[in-house]
Amino acid sequence: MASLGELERAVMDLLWAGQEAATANTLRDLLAQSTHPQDGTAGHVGKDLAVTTVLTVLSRLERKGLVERERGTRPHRYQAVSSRADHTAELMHEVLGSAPDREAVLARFIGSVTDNEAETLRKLLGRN
Amino acid sequence: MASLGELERAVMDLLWAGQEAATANTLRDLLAQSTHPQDGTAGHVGKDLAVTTVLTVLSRLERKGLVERERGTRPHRYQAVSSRADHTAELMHEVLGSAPDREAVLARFIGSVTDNEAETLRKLLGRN
DNA sequence: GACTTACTTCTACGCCATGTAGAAGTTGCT
DNA sequence: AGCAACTTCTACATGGCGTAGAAGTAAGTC
Repeated sequence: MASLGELERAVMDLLWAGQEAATANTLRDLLAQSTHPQDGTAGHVGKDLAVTTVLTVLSRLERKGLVERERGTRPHRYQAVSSRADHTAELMHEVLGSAPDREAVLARFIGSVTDNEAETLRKLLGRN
Repeated sequence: MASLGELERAVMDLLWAGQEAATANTLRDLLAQSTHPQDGTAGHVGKDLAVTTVLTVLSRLERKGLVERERGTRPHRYQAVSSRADHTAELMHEVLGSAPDREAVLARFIGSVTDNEAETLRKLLGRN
């Protein structure tokens, strides 16, 4: 169960970007202002959502194990369970894992990686 | 647009497994017999589907660009556009691509790869 | 302690992907 | 022309996701 919806992803991006736990209201405001800089749609202004909408999404993300909430504080505070890098890497493993021919997949994968990234990978793997 | 449904995946698995293009009827029969060996559910016997069901799925897979059909022959023959390894590798790139911190992701990714696979990767990358 | 206010949970609805398949249309053979 | 095989159209159920109002709960105020 990997994929996220558009809004779910937007929320996760905010949680991943900010280092602190955030409240639903904060997130709502951020969503309203944010201009989604990383997607191609420059100038795409975030929508004005109801707080309950954000809360619903957060609940679903919690159910999926992507988000944790502190129930102690009065406005509950939400934070991502793992970093975006961790999560993405996990996703990649998920995708890879469903293949019986892992080696072949890896071959294709690194075959279409940029030179820079290949270099990075070499460093990360240690020169043996 | 990456994810496949369960039946869609089953069909793709058959198309990827067989080297020849297959007809909807063939696939229907294979789906009925197959015991889905790769998923954990041992003994899970495939379902008896209507041919139209298989055709619908094939059409959708065609629309997604995963499947090609020969319209010339009378029972159309279907085949996967790319190999499973290619497709999976592409998926991995898709997942990776949506991240602004690709290097970090790669670090986490190879951090949780088996020793064997790390070895494979080293070989594939060449020691530069 | 009742009231108000902020916050959370419940319930709900529309949309779209997917599984599933019958009905209707098409093509080729006899 | 008529039948049989095959394809396309249409359709319905289910479930995830975006979206949010209604209802419930807690916390501070008078």
